[in-house]
Formats: sequence, C-alpha cells, structure tokens
Amino acid sequence: MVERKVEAKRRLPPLPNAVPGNVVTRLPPEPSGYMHIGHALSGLLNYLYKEMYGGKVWLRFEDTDPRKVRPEYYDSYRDGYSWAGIKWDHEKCNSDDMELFYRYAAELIESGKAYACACSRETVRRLRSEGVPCEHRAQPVEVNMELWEGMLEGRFSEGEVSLRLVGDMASTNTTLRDPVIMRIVEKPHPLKGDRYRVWPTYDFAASVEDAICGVTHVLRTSEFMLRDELQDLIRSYLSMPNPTYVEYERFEFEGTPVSRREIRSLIERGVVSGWDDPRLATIASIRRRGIVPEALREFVERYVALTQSRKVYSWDLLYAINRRLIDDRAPRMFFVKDPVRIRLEGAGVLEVDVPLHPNGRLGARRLRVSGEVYVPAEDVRTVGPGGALRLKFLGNVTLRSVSDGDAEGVLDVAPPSPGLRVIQWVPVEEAVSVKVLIPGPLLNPDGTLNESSLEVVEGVAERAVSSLEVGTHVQFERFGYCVKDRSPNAFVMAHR
RNA sequence: GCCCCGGUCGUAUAGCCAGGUCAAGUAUACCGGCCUUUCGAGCCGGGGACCCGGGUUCAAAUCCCGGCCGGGGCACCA
Repeated sequence: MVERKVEAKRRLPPLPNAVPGNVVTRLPPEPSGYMHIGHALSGLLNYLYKEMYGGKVWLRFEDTDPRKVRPEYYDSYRDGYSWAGIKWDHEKCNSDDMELFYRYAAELIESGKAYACACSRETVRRLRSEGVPCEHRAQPVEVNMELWEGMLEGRFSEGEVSLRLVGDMASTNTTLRDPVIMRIVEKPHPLKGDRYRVWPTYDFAASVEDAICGVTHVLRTSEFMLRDELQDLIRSYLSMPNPTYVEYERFEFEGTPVSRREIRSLIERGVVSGWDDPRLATIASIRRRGIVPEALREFVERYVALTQSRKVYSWDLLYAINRRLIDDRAPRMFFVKDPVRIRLEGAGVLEVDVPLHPNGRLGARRLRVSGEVYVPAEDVRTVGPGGALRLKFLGNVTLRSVSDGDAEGVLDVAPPSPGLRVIQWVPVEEAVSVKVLIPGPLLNPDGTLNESSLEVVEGVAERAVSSLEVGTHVQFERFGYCVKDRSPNAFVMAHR
C-alpha cells in the first residue's frame, strides 16, 4: 500500500449537543418524486453524524398527503439511500401512525390547544395574513370535540372543517398563526387505501414523529428554518422533548435544475430524455454517468458546510474525487473519435498485448492487426504527410500520404521514438462503432437553456468494449472516463 | 408587500462566536515544470479572495450601523 499524501482529511464539524452513543437522526423523504443528489447529500450528513457519534438513524417516509404520494417512490428512496452507502437502523412511514396522530389531536383539543375551524380556505389565508383570529378559535372544547369527531366519522367533506393549532395569530413568524394540523383528504392513500380520510399536515406529523422516534438532531435544509419554532411549540403542548436543529442551504450544482417542476417540464418538452438523463442530478442520472457512492461520501466530508450561505457546487469538485476513486480500477481501452484509416505498408499480421492499466494490476488484452488501423483524424492532421506518430505499444508509423479519411504509412515495430506523439489506435478488423454521450450543463449561467448540453461523439473502439457490463467504468485513453451505458456499444462520459 | 437568513480566490470551504499569531490556510479549476509508451494518475511550483461605506479599537475577514446583492418563508405541500 502506498500511503497517500498526508493531507489532513477534513472531517465533519462537531455536532452541537451531541452525546456520544446517543445521536438519533433521520432521513425524511416525501415519496412524491425521484430522489436526487441533494437528498443523498443530506441523507449522508444524517448518516455520517450518527456514525461519528454512535446512535441510530431512521428512514421515515413523510407520506401524509395522499394526493402527492406515489407508491413507486418509496423504493426509489430505499434504493437511492442504499446505493449511497447509507444503512438505516429503523424504518417507518408517518402514515403508519394515524391512530397516534388522532390521539394527540384529541389531547390538544382537550387542553384547549387546538380547535375545529370551519372557515373556508380563502378566509383562513386572509386572516392569517392579516394576523387576525377567526370566530372558531374561541369555541368551547365540547364544540371542538364534536366537530373533530364529525371529521373522523365522515360527516364533513374535504375543506369543510379542519383542525387548527392555537398558535400566535400576531407572530411575525407566520407559520405560528394557527396552522392547520389535521385536514380531510378525500383521496385514497397509496399504502393505506381509504382507511383514513383525516390526515395530519407536515408540521404536526413531523414534530410528533421526531419526538416519538427519539430524534436528537434534525439536520435539514433551511427552507424549514421558520418551522423550528412551530414544531417546538407543538411538542411543548404535548410535553415532548425538542431536538437540536442544524439547518443548511440546499445543495445545488452548476448548470443543473433542481426543482421537480422544472425537470418535469424539460422531460415533457423533450429537452431531456427522462428522469435518468445524464445531464440531470437525480440518483438515476448520476449513477448512469458513473459517479460512485464513495465519491458522494467524500464530497460531503470535504466540501459540505453546515452554513446558510448559498451553495452552487461546481461539478469539477465531485469529478475530481470520483476520478481518483475509479482511476485504479478503470481499464484503459482504445476509442478513436473521427477515425482515419491508415494502411500500414508491409506490416503483415501482428499481435500485441496491451496493458489494461499503467499500474500493471489489471493485466492486458491482445490486439491483432493485419495491416490497417484507425487513428484519430486530428492526430493525422497535426503531423501531416511525412510526419510520424507512435501507436501506443505497437510501433512508430511514418505517414506517407494523407487523404480524406485515409492514409498510408510505414510501420516500424520498435520502441517508442522520443518526441513522437503517443496515440491510441484500433485495428480495422476488430473495430466496433461506439457512441459516447457527453453531458454538459443544461442551464447557462444566466438560467437560460443551454442548446448544446449533450454532445454525442461517434467513433470506433476495440471489440472488447462490446462485452463490458452496463455500469462498468473504462478510461478511453486520451479521451476520458466513461461508463458502459445500456444500449449496445453506447457509453456515457463521466468526466475527463 | 411582510418576515427570516446569508455574502472569504472562478467554485467549494477554513478562519468569524472568544479582534492581534491572516501581508488569509486547504481542495478543485487554471498556468508552468517533472514523471509517464494517455491529453489520466502522481510529484513540484505559480497567479488568484475577506461585497461596499461608515463606526468602535492601539489593532477588524472577525464587533456595531447603513447600503447593495443573493437565498428562503408567508399552503387544509413537505
């Protein structure tokens, strides 16, 4: 083992109020869309802190809006977190605890901390923005209880009556202005069917769940910042302990749209091919473009800060880590873009063993040449007739004549002559056509669509690339690191 | 509109809370060199930043005020 440079590996900063052995965090996805890199990074943070101090991490689906939840997304998150190397200790869905929410809701009503409100959605919104309570707030407990039971029994339809928390209608923190905590949703839940029609809203479900899961640290993005106070208030009404909050700005990447709405629109307009288009930052996309999970983990440790300043990461930061991680195991192969055929005069039939990696640990493949090879047009153009090139591991070739797409040369099977450009080559007899997708930024710096975000490079490669398994990394010499894609002889470039 | 939060090399960060050791460290990107039968990896070197203006202080990236710019919240979504 060669020891790497002793660059002090950056560790995660200490977690406030962390008691070793007793740090409980959580992964709280809403199963309403595909998982993306931001979820993975945030999940990794929750996981790594739990690992760092010792404790537990929950996977808890925030699925209390039957209208948004879709069954296929639960697995998208399970798969995504697993892929990212996260092992969770417990798993549950908020929708598993409906009876519990009903019980706590009743408790809040009895203690005068919640009331049944029959205002229209519009009225609620207006009064909240004005900071003025409505008539229902002062109702006696019995009336509230009666209405609440009516909600549960189906005596009201959606939107007619909802349960509101007694907060602070005049607070400058608008989330505190008597938020709705239970509402009727007349749509079956994908997991629970039509068993329930009264559902908790996010703040109620999350604050109760965080407490009963024993969550000690809530690490989340800062759009939730204003809800800390609300969620603490809910728990105080229920005599439940509060967690420590650590909130940070969401993770964005240069040129890459993050919102589901935006991505969906790009798909519908045919700008990208789907949720796993390599230009996107969904888990499916970054896997397809060859980012390995260890790179994500190291990225979190090295570059992520738990601050509230805006972050737009450059992909280069991730690529550099990824490149180092895959370099040792990515076999070197020859891919020639814009191929020019060179006829090698009097070369006969040759067989050479070409190492699969300069580290010598990956073995070699045998290439057979009978008189003709493909080389990149650019190299031929640069040297011109009379010039010479080194065909890596094969020999030195002096070009006699060069015409469009064709050239004649004399091969000298000898050690490399100093000063010659060393290039990759593909024997004509075993050349297969290969297509490489090169993803670039979808968005320009000004936010407009980059019209040339996907470059498709065609060329030829040695036959061995055909038998590569999907997802395998290779380095096409002098071209870049690529991953075998799912269609035959197709690759996606990860990075140079 | 109202309410929060933030602004350190191109990018991401360290430093800020406990002012001096910061003529600001690191990574990446970029430039140059070495090495290499790849334009990869590795090694060496280089340029590059405290948003602006005031104030406090012997001393400000660090504290205070204002401005500018950026992000977020104001759902019977999460």
